[in-house]
Amino acid sequence: MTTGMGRRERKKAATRQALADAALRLFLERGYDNVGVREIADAADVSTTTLQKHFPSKESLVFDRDADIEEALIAAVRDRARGTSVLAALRDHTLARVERGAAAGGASEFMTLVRGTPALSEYWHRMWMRHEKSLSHVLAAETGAPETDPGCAALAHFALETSALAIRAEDPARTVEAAFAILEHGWRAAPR
Amino acid sequence: MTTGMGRRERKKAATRQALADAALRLFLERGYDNVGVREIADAADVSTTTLQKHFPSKESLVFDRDADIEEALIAAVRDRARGTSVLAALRDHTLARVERGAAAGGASEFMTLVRGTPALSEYWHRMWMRHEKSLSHVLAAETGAPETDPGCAALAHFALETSALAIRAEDPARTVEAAFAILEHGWRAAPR
DNA sequence: TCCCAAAAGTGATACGGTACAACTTACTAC
DNA sequence: GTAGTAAGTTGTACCGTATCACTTTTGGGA
Repeated sequence: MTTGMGRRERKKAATRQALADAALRLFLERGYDNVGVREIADAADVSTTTLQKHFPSKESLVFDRDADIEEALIAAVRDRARGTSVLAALRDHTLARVERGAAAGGASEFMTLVRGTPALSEYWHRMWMRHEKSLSHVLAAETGAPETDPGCAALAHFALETSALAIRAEDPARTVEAAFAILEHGWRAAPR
Repeated sequence: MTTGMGRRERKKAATRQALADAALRLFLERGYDNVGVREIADAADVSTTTLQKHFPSKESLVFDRDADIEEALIAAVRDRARGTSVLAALRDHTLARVERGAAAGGASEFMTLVRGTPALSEYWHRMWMRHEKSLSHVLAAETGAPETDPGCAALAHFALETSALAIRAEDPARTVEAAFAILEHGWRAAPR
């Protein structure tokens, strides 16, 4: 994965990785708020200025692979099976994410960290909701509604919000199902 | 309104008011990010420590009367006309808020300030969503569902989110109506 | 091959929001 | 009138972030 680059780019990637690794390790060990960025830079043996060149904020250190999460969301909609509605594809994807989080896999302590740190939860939420507009447009295209249809905007917003809602819920899977049940029925029945 | 208190309490309230007034004035004049808390404290002729005793964060300076907003929300649900569902009461209240904001009244520059400052928008959003759980319980009580019903939780979340959605929308009123149309129909039709 | 522009990294310094501790002032209640 | 309590002050420090001038590395063209 780091092949095909020159030495310069490899070193850059290595520095970035060292920073993200050190940050995650320290955060998991001692808690997000008890670790300073200067300390992380130290652990990765670079200056804080370098850290900032790679990561624009402390939060972004945790979501090093955030592009993956975003890509997965887009792909879930783009590559949905024929005959599957966008909404159904989103429901399945959300459900899969939520259930994967519930299974105490290796990513579980990561999830615990994010859930237990308001700054990280909010950062993740902003990241997630960045796709609200695109999703709204996809929904509009699917149903032949105008691109700025308020109903599509609302539906997109709610569908994405469901993730945030489920993560905090005591029964995430049932919450996802209940939320999408409302949205799917409401979407069919609501006048347009 | 400041009667019936001793001098001490009156002075405290006056200090608080002076701080909030100075803050709002400076924010409107020069923008939220271009005014420092030390400067606000100076304008109100108190120390920054005193400012912090009254307002735990810079954002809270802007929402001095936040209790009013919250009270209005609770009242809209509590004092709804007989025969009106909680959801309908919320829709009307949200619509009223949104339309009042659109009318270029005296509160308009305030709204512009909040809308144009991410830190303030987010603060307001958190404030607003604080009632998610209470609302969920009210909805459960109304429909006889168990208090922790995921459907009620989702509905409460979505209903409150609608405000945040509408504020940014190009046609807030239509957005509120479209959003609640989905929720009302979905709520009736969804299996429980 | 050499050289240079670009890119990565460094160190110092500063700023704004927040936190805290020790202290002084002013008011209320007894 | 006095004693206790709450408001307010001063100073200092921490953290995340921003910026600047500077050095080192390195890739690609002359």
